[in-house]
Amino acid sequence: MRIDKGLMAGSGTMLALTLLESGDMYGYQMIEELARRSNDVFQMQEGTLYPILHTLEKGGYLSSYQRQAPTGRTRKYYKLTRKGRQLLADKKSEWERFRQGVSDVLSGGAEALGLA
Amino acid sequence: MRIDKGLMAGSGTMLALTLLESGDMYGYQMIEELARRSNDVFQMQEGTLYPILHTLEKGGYLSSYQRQAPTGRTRKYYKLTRKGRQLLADKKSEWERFRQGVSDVLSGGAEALGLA
DNA sequence: CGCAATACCTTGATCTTCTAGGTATATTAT
DNA sequence: ATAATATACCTAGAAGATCAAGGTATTGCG
Repeated sequence: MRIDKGLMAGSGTMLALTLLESGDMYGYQMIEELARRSNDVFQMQEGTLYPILHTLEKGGYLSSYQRQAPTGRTRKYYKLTRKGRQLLADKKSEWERFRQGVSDVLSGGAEALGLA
Repeated sequence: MRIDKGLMAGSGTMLALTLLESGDMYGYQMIEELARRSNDVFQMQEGTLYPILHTLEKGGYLSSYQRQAPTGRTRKYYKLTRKGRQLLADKKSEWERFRQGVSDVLSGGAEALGLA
């Protein structure tokens, strides 16, 4: 990642799930798509993504299937399950709480906004 | 933390430095202040904060001094150094890039906003 | 043929947080 | 007075996530 490793910790799963929200994808594609959508802020490593995908599949949050690419190479596509969509919703909700919390602290606290 | 440990990873240092931006504080106070400003979203553990403070001081980002509280207890106050202010600026900048990146990915990519 | 890109994977190091302790003083309740 | 709680500092080891660096195999290109 170009972004500090620490900051990335914890959002990898949410980002992977988010990508699959817009359609089935294979791992290699997800890394490229993540870079594209984030304007190259996120350059996830394969060593980060593949273990995430395996863990999610084991947990029943994703299913997978093989598909032959026009080029002949075999690709392993991942698909969100219903359970995966729920997990994504939870992760997004937690992200928003976190983001708001950081925002509040950076601005000096919620009361600085007249909320207290 | 109430927030997932993973999400917190990497922002602890920024949050600690941010608190000291508004004045010298001692560790125990920083934990309470962080909870207050974030509406209890951040409940940093002592085992998280103290090592952060020690590392920052060793690196020259903070200085410290002892002060007697009216109650009689001794408190160890931390103060931002110039180097610490610079680190904070860098951390904030990186946070903003990260936050924007996540926002872009969640919304389907920058081009979804008409930026591409 | 050799090299880069595609496409998958794993192991071990590193970093950060948390858990769960420990020490000591001051305040409050019994 | 004594016990319990709050204040205030600290550390060691476990757990979780990412990354670096490797490996395998196929395809396309010069």
